[in-house]
Amino acid sequence: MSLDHILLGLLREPQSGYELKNTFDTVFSHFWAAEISQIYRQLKTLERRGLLVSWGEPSDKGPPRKLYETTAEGRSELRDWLAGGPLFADRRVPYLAQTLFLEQLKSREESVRFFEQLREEIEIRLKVLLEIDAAVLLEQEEIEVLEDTDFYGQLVLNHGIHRWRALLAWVEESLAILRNDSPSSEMLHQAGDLARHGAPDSALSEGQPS
Amino acid sequence: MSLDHILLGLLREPQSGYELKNTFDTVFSHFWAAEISQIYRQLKTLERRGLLVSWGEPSDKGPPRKLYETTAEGRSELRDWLAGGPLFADRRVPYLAQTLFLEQLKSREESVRFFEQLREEIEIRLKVLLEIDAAVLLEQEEIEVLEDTDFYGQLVLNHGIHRWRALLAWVEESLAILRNDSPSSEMLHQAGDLARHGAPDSALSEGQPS
DNA sequence: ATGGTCATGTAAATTGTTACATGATTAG
DNA sequence: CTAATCATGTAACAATTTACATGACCAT
Repeated sequence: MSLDHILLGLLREPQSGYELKNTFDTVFSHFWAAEISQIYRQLKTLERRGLLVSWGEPSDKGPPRKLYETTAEGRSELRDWLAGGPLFADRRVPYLAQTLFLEQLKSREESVRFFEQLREEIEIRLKVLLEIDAAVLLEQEEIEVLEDTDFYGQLVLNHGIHRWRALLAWVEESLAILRNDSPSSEMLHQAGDLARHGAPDSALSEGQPS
Repeated sequence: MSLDHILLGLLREPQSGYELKNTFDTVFSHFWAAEISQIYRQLKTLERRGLLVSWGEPSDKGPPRKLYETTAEGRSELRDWLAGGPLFADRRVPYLAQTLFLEQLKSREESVRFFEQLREEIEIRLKVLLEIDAAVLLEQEEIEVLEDTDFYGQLVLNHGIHRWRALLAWVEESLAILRNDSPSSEMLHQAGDLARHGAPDSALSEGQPS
């Protein structure tokens, strides 16, 4: 399971379950979600398997914290996971299933609205990443060589920017086709060509209003 | 749950659980996975809830088939799902978590290998979609106006092409940076700019060999 | 005192995966 | 007769989500 390995990776530095939850809600939120209850349970399982150790520590506010840290076996398990090569598990994309069934609404307008909502969502996500990117750029303005941690973090950030830009391009393209009602196969494949060879510039997007 | 709604969408035409499984393994395989055992279970639940009806029918080969079809309530449920706007649920991307922890391997070579494996996987996926696209194009060569079903299917196909191309671009970019060892923040942000404004042409990809 | 954040967890329900069981019909 | 495909499902387990329970400490 990937969550286990993520916990092993994060717990190179001792942390509590509560802190881990914050990490998931901030840095990891763009590519991994985890509930606090699941984190607590998984931490216990990993400790039982000897991949983590834990100890209590008093807290400034609230009840005592319980810190976890990766053991040697845990680190070895993590290495195996990474050495096993990249894992794809994002085999469930609801909005694509919805797109396929849009036809059953029998209303071109509702389909257009669907894609407009999609565009809004994507724009928000892209904007968030671009802001983080800008902030990181400011922070690092004077630094010459990056810490490895930051370096891979920047790669992940770049991934998100690529991803949402591509999705946005797809939505714009789809909207342009949708608005030009009674679409012909010619139009679709014109669009397909853009996907295949890359747009010279956004010739299709924002064409004619509905 | 999305699987429920996908079943409701597919069962506008009566089908058996076995047939549905084939649909998931072929057309849906690029964005949705479902096990046959789960399909059978969910069909029962949906029938119990009155969103589907079923009846037996003799089969040419093997045991009798059990066909399901969406009821009026089922169709209404589907409409609500679509009207609720696009759903994002792909919040688990293992290879990005792995990328963040690559730093712990402390071996630039292993990181490069990781990205090369990633590239191979992506190239396979992209190739498959391009082949489907080419086949669809051939099939539709003489047809003027598309059926709505095929139309939305083509949009979903375009999505995949956009998606994998963008991911491939990210991998190439990351590889170029990785191979240029001891990366500076300057290099990373050069790459970031490409992501932000779009590459003029693949100036970065396939730079210097390892 | 009321609500927010800190901090721990358990329990139940749902969803997803893997393994197993059964039996008919057809092609080699 | 053997394997593949057709076709149904159950059982057990694993992963995830949602709801609930508890209590300290801090600011208004």
